Amino acid sequence: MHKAMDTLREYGIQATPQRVAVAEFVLQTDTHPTADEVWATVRRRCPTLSRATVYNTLNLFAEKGLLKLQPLKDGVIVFDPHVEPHHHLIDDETGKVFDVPWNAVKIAGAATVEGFEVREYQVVMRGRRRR
Amino acid sequence: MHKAMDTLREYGIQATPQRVAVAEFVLQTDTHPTADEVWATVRRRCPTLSRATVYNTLNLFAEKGLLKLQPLKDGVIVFDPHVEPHHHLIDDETGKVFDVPWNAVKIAGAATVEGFEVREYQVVMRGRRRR
DNA sequence: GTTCGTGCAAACGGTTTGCAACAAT
DNA sequence: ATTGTTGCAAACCGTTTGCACGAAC
Repeated sequence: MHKAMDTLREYGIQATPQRVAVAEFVLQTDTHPTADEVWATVRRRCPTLSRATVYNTLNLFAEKGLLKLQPLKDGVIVFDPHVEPHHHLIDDETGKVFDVPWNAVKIAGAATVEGFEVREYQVVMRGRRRR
Repeated sequence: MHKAMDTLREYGIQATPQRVAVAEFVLQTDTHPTADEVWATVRRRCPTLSRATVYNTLNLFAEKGLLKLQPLKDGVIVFDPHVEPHHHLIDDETGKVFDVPWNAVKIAGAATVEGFEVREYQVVMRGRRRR
């Protein structure tokens, strides 16, 4: 109980009703939502919630390390509560983003590019669902 | 000579002065420019060139396979004339995007994700220049 | 009472679209 | 004559910002 609230406190974020509502949705979803998708969803439970607060809240969460911004889609920012290293697969048809476990792919050489210190890397795959 | 013009014809694109000017820049650059950067650059040589034409032209080029859209940066679309498979490295400090040759990284498993037909994949690396 | 968070609306930046003029076929 | 291309401006969409109100410390 009060899981989202506890998480916020852990990360040094003042727990307001709006932030808790946003956290409750965004920290447990695997849909890689955009800010507007978060707004549309959370608003149903918390109708006074404004767009600005959602954007502020998501950016705050990202700063504090609860979320990661993933530039996976054209011109939009998607948020991912799964902050540990993993890969991504994007469905060409629907645009949906799926997580791929880190150990599903074996990589050699990505951490050592000449002249660079690579901080992180991931494989981005695109394709379509097999039916 | 007339290399850009020939390329456009090869791809079935009517060669107008504006399109040739855009092509001459965007097909030879390795800077992964945004549409506005293309506009700013090409405009110096072709001052009548409008933003709309640049956007239309780049989208046309992408449709026809001369360029690839790469969703590598937050909220912006960057264009890459290097359409063969390769990887990308983004400098954390400057945001600049660099190409990494395909064979610089060895990957196993990215082409075979359960339930998906992977059409393409690439490694996206982030880090900073070593000084 | 000062700080912080919220909601609203306006502003913003990148991109697309509608339309009239124009060039090419 | 028809089709396709351009430039301009307006519209659009996602996101950020300014500001006044209200809540929390």
